[in-house]
Amino acid sequence: MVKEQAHRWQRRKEERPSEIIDAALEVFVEHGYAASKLDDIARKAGVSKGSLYRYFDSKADLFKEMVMQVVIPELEKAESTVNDYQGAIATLITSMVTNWWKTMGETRVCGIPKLVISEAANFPELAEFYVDSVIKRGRKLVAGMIKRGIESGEFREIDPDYAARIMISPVVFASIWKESLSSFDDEYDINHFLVMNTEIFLRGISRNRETDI
Amino acid sequence: MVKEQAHRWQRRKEERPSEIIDAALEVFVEHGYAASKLDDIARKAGVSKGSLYRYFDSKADLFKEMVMQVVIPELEKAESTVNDYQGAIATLITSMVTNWWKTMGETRVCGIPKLVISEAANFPELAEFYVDSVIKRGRKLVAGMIKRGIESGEFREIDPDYAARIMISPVVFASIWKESLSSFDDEYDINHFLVMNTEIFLRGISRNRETDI
Amino acid sequence: MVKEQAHRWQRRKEERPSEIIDAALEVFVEHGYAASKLDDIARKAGVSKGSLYRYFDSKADLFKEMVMQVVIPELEKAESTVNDYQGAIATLITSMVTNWWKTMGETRVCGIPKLVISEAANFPELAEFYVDSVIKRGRKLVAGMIKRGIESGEFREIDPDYAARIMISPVVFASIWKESLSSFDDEYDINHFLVMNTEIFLRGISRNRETDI
Amino acid sequence: MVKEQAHRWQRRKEERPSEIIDAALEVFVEHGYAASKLDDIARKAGVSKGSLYRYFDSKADLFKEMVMQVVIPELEKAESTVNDYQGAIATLITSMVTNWWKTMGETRVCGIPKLVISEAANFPELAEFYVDSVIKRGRKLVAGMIKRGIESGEFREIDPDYAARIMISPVVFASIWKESLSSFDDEYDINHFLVMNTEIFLRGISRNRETDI
DNA sequence: GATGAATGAGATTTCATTCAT
DNA sequence: TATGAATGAAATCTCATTCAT
Repeated sequence: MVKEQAHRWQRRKEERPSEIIDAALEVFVEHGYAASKLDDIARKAGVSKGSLYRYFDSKADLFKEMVMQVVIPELEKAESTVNDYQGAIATLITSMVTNWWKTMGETRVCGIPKLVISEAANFPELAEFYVDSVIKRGRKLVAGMIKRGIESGEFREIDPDYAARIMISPVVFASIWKESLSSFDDEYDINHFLVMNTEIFLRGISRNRETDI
Repeated sequence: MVKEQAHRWQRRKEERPSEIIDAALEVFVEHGYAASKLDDIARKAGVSKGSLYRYFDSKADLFKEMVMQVVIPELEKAESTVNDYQGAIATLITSMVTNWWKTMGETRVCGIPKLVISEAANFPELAEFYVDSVIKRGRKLVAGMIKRGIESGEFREIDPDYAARIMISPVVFASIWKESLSSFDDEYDINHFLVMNTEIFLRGISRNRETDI
Repeated sequence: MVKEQAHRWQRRKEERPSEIIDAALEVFVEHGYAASKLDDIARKAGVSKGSLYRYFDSKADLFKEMVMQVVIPELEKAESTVNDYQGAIATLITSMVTNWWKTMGETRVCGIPKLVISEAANFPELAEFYVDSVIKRGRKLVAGMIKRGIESGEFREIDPDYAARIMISPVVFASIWKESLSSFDDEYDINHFLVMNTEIFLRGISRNRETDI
Repeated sequence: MVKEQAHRWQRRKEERPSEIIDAALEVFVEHGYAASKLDDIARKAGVSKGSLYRYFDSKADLFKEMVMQVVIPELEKAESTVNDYQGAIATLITSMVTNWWKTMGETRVCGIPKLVISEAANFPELAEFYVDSVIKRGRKLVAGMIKRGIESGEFREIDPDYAARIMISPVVFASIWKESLSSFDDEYDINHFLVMNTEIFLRGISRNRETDI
């Protein structure tokens, strides 16, 4: 299904029309990779089907490039927020989670995790890139925050890497859920879910009662 | 010329050869719905392609029936464990999570969540069934456990429904992860992840220090 | 996943390549609907199989559109002949029958009646169209001629609608016969059959001996 | 489509269960050859699909045998009626036509002509049999009647063979019509159609006014 | 550079026919 | 002898990709 073409990520990055990337994001998120038709993407982007091939080698290539173009900037924003921050880590974590949802939760971008997870088996190359460039990098950011919290005495002595995994999973899960089964489930307040989860998590890793929020 | 649509779930359930269900589970979990070929399923089941159609109306039908046949028994097992249990809820929760992973984590069944999430948009009927018959039922079971813990004084006064969502999400996430990106990530001990997560969660909702595990 | 059914006859009529219509006419007339393969039609039209689907939604659609495109012009020709005519009706009838056979009898078009009759049960939509737009319209034309003959005193007072049915049936039957069993039967002169039939019919409905041909 | 097996008509005739023949008649008439499924015929006959093959070599064989078994007795009845008759031929013709319709018009048998005509191209062997054993034999019967009418002075000197074709065609056409497009057309009285047609025909071939009905 | 008609490989689906029970 | 599950060849249909204009 996937024709592997040993090629370099981000090649020809600059020339790529953002209309195509945007259209691809929208269509792929809505239908999944296989059920998305290039016809639809081309129509939504306002170009001809043939034109797609000037910018992308294949449907698979478009898919992979789209994911990368869309996801990297988001990560970079988060990193600079963390690096610039001074103050209690618990507060930072809480504000990041709610901010993240406020911005990401409303865009199509939050469909990316579901997409990547769904297609990982069919796009090992993409999966590898995603894990290396997004997952690990994001987890490292979170683990760093937790380490700062441990060092500052806010948190107990726990493994920061596992703690990061634990903290991240409900957040990612929320985005996956929103893009898949949420519309079939009872309505619930995702923001409340995230806040409550963060609170329980922080209480769970806090050094003592007093530091609890 | 007119396709009959009145379609009852679990129709002809018993007659369905388990070889086909098993093969379908394996192939669908491995490749996703669209990338799975009936040829492969038939070959793996040891029957001809045409034979599939004696038991299933279509590829979509096979997919939906497979999910239901596979997932319901797992849920029923969990329910009877909870109902028969007497003792501290925290202990029950911990043992359930680790047991669940010990059994489910090793079978193909734990690929179902990823599959359903990936295909929800293309199979709204299945998604609806899954949410109603699996998600809500499972969440109710967990919420009931938490309520018992609140009533017995183990846990703080929290919303059991949201707490259930919070508790479930890392567990489901672990299964999704295992079936998608885990092989591209650094190895990590899923069991440790789940135990640690449960411990943090229980500590986070516990009434006081003394009840902590 | 949902097939659009709102289907208007004569949609996209003009764009349809006549090569495909012609090839379809030929193949369908020769083998009947079910035994006609899209492969054969495509090959005969000089296009690929897939190209058929740019112009027609399905085999059934191609069949229906072909019938309509082919049959309407023939009817219109006949109507203008009748409308422009001045003179004895018996003469008009005789000349129309023989002319009709001279032109229609030699083209593939005269296979249409057999085709529509054969497939009526499987294509009720087409059958309805055909009866309304071809049969009734044609019968009305003939009934009008007979009425003119009655009013001018050429013919007896008979029910023009039934008389039209009686006059039409051997002509249509001749075309059906030619396309089906004639090649297994003794050769006979269809033109003579039609002329003799018309003569007997006109004598049978004539007011008096003297007007007989 | 049709596998020719040089084999003798009416082989194993006696053993053939009439339930199968009846079921085949019904299903073939209703859907045409290609759209008829052996499953349906077997179910309607109350036997298993496999059992059909004990009595018939193939679907094509069943089709051909069915036509022959059903059609021959009808013809023989007509022949003995004609042979036994004494009196005016015009009267015989009129009574035969109306009687024929009264009996045939109500059974499934009158679907046979449409069926044979529709499938002639795909079943040349059957077509040949049908023309030789039914059409020609029937036409000869009618031509004989007309000849008797000419000899007795009832009818003009006309070619009896062509006259027979002319007389037969509206009758056969009526049966074809009934089985195909009649349900999409305005209702009309077929018996009246046949009586009126016969009357016009007889008047058209009568020697003089006085012999007219 | 852009277009969109044409391609054809590959997928699902049907069903007459076979054959072990 | 009768059954009906299993077969597999053949058909329709889809859509990523190409290429003449």
